[in-house]
Amino acid sequence: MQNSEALALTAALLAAAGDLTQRINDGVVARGFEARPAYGFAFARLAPDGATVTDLATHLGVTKQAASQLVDELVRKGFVERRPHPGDARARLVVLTERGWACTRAAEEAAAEAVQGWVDVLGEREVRALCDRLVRIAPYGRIRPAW
Amino acid sequence: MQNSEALALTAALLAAAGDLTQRINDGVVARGFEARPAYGFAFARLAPDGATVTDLATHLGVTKQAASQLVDELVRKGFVERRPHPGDARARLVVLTERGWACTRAAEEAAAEAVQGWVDVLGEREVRALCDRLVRIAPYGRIRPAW
DNA sequence: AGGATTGGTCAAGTAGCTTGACTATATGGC
DNA sequence: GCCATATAGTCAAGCTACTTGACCAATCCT
Repeated sequence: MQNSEALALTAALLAAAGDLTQRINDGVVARGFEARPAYGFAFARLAPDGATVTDLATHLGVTKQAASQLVDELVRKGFVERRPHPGDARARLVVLTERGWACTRAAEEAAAEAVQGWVDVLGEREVRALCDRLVRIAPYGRIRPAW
Repeated sequence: MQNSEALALTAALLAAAGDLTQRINDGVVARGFEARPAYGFAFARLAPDGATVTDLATHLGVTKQAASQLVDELVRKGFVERRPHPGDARARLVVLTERGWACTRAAEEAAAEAVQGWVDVLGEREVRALCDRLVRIAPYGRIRPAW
């Protein structure tokens, strides 16, 4: 594989990721939520049973201060609330509100819609193969693209 | 394909793109260039024959002011220079200096190195297939992931 | 020729992150 | 049981890379 191809691959990855991210966010906004892309990835971590600020920070690849600010923002908009942590008095458990769940579902719908465009081009099998390979490459990488 | 899978795919794409981007940048820095990830994508546009600030802005998906600031930065670091545009007295052609070319080659090497890690895991055939599919999906999308 | 468009820069404002400093709770060695 | 150390979280300040807005000069269109 030539050197220049590797850069092109990177560019394609970034373009694909950016495109998808923006489509999802547009879809969420179109469904009436005042959101930005980071929300969806935060929700993905918070969804099952909530998480601490530090967990969230690790998941998003930012400092815990930044994660805390994001949580402030989400609280202000009514998507999550901070509760005392059952097993640790220092920590606080951040959990989704009903509105937060609604926004999460909207994000998933929008994501499915955006990916559908790819399925139309490549077919479901190919998209799934793509997905599998990506997961094998970057199983637990930080979400944040960062440049 | 389920809705939640679509979000996971997006996350995997972002993680892969972010991982690759950071590895490339680390590689470039290790080769002695004071660079940030945006440089590589700028160089990709400037490399053949140079480009105007507006071209660059379109390619990177930012305002022309932002692109102009990036060019300022690149000039200050000696990677590019602004020349009068041969066919348009308003425009200026931004071209790579010798140092700029050296940094471009470093970026391509680093990219190849980073992708090699993927080849080791998936095999060359699979990586190439991945690449082809990505290009079919996002042929000329903006580079900038933006969140 | 002259209004509208385009390429570029200057200036100011800002979102979203960072680093640094601090408090409160928890943990582990002795 | 105590103290040193580590961890969860917040507050405050600073900074980077972007944005919007205003503007000038050259070009295009009719």
